[in-house]
Amino acid sequence: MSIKAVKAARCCAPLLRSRLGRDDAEALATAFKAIADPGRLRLLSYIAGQPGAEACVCNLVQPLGLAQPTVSHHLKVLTEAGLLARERRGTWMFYRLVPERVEALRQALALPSGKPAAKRFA
Amino acid sequence: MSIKAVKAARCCAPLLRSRLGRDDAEALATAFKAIADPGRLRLLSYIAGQPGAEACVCNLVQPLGLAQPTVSHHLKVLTEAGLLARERRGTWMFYRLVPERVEALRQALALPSGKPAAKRFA
DNA sequence: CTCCTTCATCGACAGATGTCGATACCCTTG
DNA sequence: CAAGGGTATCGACATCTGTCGATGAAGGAG
Repeated sequence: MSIKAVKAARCCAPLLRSRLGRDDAEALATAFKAIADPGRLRLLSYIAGQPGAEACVCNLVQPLGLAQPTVSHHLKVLTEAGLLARERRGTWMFYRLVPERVEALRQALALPSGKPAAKRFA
Repeated sequence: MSIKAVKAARCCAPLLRSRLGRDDAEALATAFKAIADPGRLRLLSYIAGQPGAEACVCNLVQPLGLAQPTVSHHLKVLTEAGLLARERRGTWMFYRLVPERVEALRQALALPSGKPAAKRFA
């Protein structure tokens, strides 16, 4: 018994600091699922490497080597995860990296002590 | 055409620094898939919170609220991903967090500039 | 050796996920 | 309005994944 149902809202509870509740775990898992795909990782990587950390869909389909609907699907998943932001620019659709979100996910993996080596004396 | 087939070996190529190749993306995705599950996140969280960052399986099944075979399965996935290390101790099996691996995954999400706001002058 | 406890593996199943062709939507251009 | 290019949605499919009951393997107690 424990009142762990304190809602977390955002995705990024401190994974390794406090015991993760069911809801927090669910939210965090959803966020990590978004980046747990080769195609989506390459999309993020490619977009991050562009000037302004943004790219047009038309410039993403070919390098990825996936069909256009598939790329569109992955972009949607990343956008819904808050990792990308959409913006229409005339005929084209641009996707921009949301660094804050990436950073938030990164922070979720921060270790308790901050040091790579676990201290053990207990 | 591009000679991107430079093998990456470990899991953690710099996602957001250079354009991710197919193999690197595959490896990174596999690593993130390992933590992209609520049950496994809670396992990591719980183990990290124990003294010495280790725990016996017998102490993990009940808090997780999953069947023992399911917990065993998740522990296997995490171990194969290098995030946990097994050690038999008499009758019991202990799983210990591997902080270096967690840190490596964390680093893969490091932003190019290090600052949350993407700098753009390219 | 036999029984019991602890954990891993196996087999099966439902549900989620990645993929793509076909098609619909939106915007610009003429 | 009509035509065309760029992108999202839909429908279908094969595959992967999480889950659990049943069973097997490993070790300690008697």
